[in-house]
Amino acid sequence: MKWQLNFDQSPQHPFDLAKSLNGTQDFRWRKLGYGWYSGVLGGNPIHIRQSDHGVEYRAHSELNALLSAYFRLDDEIEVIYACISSRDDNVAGLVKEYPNLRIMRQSDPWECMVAYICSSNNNVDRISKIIEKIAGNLGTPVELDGEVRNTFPTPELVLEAGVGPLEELGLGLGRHSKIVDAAQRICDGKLDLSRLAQPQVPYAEAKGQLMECHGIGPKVADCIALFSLDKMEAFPVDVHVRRAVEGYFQSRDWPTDKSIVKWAQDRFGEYAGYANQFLFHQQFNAQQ
DNA sequence: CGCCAGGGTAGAC
DNA sequence: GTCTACCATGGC
Repeated sequence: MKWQLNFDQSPQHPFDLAKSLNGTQDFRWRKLGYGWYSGVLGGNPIHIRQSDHGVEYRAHSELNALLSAYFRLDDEIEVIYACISSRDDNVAGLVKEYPNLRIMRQSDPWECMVAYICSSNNNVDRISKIIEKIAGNLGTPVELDGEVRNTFPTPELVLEAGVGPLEELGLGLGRHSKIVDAAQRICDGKLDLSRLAQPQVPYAEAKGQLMECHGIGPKVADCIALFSLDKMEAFPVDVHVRRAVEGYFQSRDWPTDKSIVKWAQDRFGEYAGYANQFLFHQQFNAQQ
């Protein structure tokens, strides 16, 4: 079945699906051709494509609410862009250069968590392959228009299966045990991701809770907080973002990652994460 | 063969 | 607190 989700677009910042998905935050989108992308959202297989006033999509049921949340249509994007632009000329230029760049609000923080645990010392292409491998082995097959994808397994399923199946996938760097450890913490109730996603839970608390997991340091915690827990002041510092902000510092005093996070949050305020996306996007594209 | 890929940890000082 | 070696794997 086919549906349509219309966006209340502003003329300055029309929505661009290709730029927004771009394969850099949510590792599960697959390019199909003719502008179509295949994904699995909240357990639903979905095919999605840009249309004149938003996106059109094929799915087994109507998913407008899910997609609105995913694309953050509740954000006042003009206010956010104006905010980070007013605080930094460089970022203001990037907002003009990439007028369609947005952050997705991933619907499954657990899947996001696993993906970024797997991101360390790894590249985007292989991270997606790892996530697909895990879904293919422990998830449930779902079909749409002849294409079969797999849902991402719940923490309970991963824990039940144990390290064995994950170890056989050859994820590298002990990722299998880190994933099972995380599943354990969630099933024990030590880590409550849906609670951390609530607006009244502050960024610092969410980050701290995430970092108690083995294999989650400051950078990965910031990615999870920004992309799936709605903490917009999170500022993940990886090699690309570091390169992007190096020019702001004197060459003599090399900043630590921690000092970059503080600097960014002081500079950009509550939407530091959006500024981060622009800086990352520019740097990531420049190297291609 | 070497190098890099959206880092984190443990151990050293 | 900061610095370092090391961690497995695949793509080029």
